[in-house]
Amino acid sequence: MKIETAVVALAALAQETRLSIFRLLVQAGKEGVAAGALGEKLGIPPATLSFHLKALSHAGLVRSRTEGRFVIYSANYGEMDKLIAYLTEHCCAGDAGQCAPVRKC
Amino acid sequence: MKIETAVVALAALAQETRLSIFRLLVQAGKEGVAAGALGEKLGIPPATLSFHLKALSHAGLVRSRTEGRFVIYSANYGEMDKLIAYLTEHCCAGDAGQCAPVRKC
DNA sequence: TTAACATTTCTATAATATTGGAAATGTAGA
DNA sequence: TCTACATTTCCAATATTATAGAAATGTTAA
Repeated sequence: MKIETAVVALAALAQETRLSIFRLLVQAGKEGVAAGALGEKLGIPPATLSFHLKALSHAGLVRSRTEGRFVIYSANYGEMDKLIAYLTEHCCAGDAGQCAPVRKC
Repeated sequence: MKIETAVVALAALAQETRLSIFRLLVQAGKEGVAAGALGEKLGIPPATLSFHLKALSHAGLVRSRTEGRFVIYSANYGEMDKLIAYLTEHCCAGDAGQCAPVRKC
């Protein structure tokens, strides 16, 4: 992963509204949640929600698909795992005993 | 972990200079690296480096200790792991088969 | 086609973050 | 104490981000 990619992803998560959205989607699983349902659960006005979903999409952390007139968002677990791997890469000065294997979701 | 804590940590990492510093410290291990050595390795002027180290410290992602006239910074692996655990918490809608255990560094 | 609904884009305002030179602070050895 | 060095604080200019109302776009069902 390039550092620019990681910074974009981290910046996307470094905001309370977006972090809430992302965690909700992580917990929701592959099927995902419609934009409107997200806004309702989290109490976010449509324009604001759309702004934040765009940031998360642009960062590659969420995916969207259209179903009828709903747009359904879901977490991109692969990208999350890559980000975590990037953060912890070559950690602990090679003192491997301290590091459990990287998680995979 | 509270969401505010996670946002502060993620914001600290969501900046190229700080992410470089943090990753360098993660890879350096427990002993850490002096501020000056960090600045030299990464080509960052003292004032800028100090500004960013403060953000990382405030976020709890790095620790510092004074040795003589050097200030030595090191990664706080525990806080990093907590952040990762927060991101991945209750993931995949309980479809536990998909999720390896959380890493521990 | 028309009405109802879901979502996004447009827009302006307000708030926050980044940069690095210069000066200040703190420490150690002679 | 004096000097050299390591690091931090101060500061002002510049750039980036968040918010949400209103309007626009796209979709479905009748």
